[in-house]
Amino acid sequence: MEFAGSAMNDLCISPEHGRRGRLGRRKIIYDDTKEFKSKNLHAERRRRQKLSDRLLALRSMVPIITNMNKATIIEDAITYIQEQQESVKLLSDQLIEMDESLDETVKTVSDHEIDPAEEMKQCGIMEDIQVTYVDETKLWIKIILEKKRGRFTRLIEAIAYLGLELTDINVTSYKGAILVSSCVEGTYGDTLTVQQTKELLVEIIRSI
Amino acid sequence: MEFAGSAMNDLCISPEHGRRGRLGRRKIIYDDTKEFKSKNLHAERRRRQKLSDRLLALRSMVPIITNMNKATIIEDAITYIQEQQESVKLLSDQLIEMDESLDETVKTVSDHEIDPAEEMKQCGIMEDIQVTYVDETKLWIKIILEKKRGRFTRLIEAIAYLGLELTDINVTSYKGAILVSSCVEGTYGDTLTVQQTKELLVEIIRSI
DNA sequence: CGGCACACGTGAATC
DNA sequence: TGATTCACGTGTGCC
Repeated sequence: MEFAGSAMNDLCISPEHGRRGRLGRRKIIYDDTKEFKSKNLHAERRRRQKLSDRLLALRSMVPIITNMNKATIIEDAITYIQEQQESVKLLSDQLIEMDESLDETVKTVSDHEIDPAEEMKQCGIMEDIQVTYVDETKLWIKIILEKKRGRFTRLIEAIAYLGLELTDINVTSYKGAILVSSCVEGTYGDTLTVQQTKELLVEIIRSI
Repeated sequence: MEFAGSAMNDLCISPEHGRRGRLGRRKIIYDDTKEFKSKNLHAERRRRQKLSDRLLALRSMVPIITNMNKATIIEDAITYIQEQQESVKLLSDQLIEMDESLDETVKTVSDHEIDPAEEMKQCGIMEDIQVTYVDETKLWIKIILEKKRGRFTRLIEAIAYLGLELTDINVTSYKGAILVSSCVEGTYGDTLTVQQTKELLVEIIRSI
């Protein structure tokens, strides 16, 4: 059983053994007039060259190459792929987060904006309090309450007393109900929580 | 000049030439008791195994593998890296776009918050009070005043203190100014005069 | 000089 | 069977 190469084929390639430097820098001069033991020699040559070319292409794709070694090229490619996977994950997470928050605000906004008359008719004279997050210091509140004399003024006073500044406010009275939609912010830039503010408003309205 | 392998070392490895199947499925049985012509045989074995391992690791990183060939693995890795690069570019572009639009809105919003009196003057907005007759008990008032913290609340309090009930009110803040348009009526159905009410409002606003 | 990285031609296994 | 793929041991250039 013969094995791996033979001295017979010494002259088939250039004296320098076809090698000039490292990966991708060799100059091969084949002498195809000679005969070989294996018939798949040409195929093997093509195969080797193809693999070398792919490796070269891979090297050109990866920005950070620590070494020109075949193994190192693949290693760097692996770490690069990992970095890219993390980048993709991070970016898409951020994007999803942004999308969700945007959807949330749009949804709450459109919820608030749909057809005041319709909503009031549906709710009739049902009192309602909704608090929507705008940013850390700003909240948007919508209040529907039964119209009573001086009740709106007392509501404004109470809100101011709680340290909330009304930046924009819109008040409508209709069919015995008052609809207040307003933007409030903490007097000294305090962080406001939706739940806490809503509870405070419920307490206020119950007392007036 | 001898070249590439020799029959001398046939017995150094298992009869099946250490090969069982394709990439990553070989079972190598080395016989290190034999001597070899080349002294770097072990090193070469290690090198080959390392390269195979890297290639295997690369294969595990790439989700779509069309073939198990060495060349194909690298090829698929290249296309995967390209796809990932495009994904990263697309995602970061979207993120930048979103960020910019968000910055824009934040900027325009915060633009409103800077410099109340100055901005009003620049935009040619003057403080103004207008009172319009609706009927004996109802008046429509329009007030433009410089935005100051808590000023609106104090205005509402003062109006209530004067015995005026706010039935409908609309407040908008823009360019450092507050625009209040509201319908007021006397608390006990009193007759209201335009001139008198306007003077009262002027007095109130001057004091707050 | 020795270690390292590479390409080489080959036998065998797989399809 | 013929084509293809693989691992092998080796020769050689380079550091």
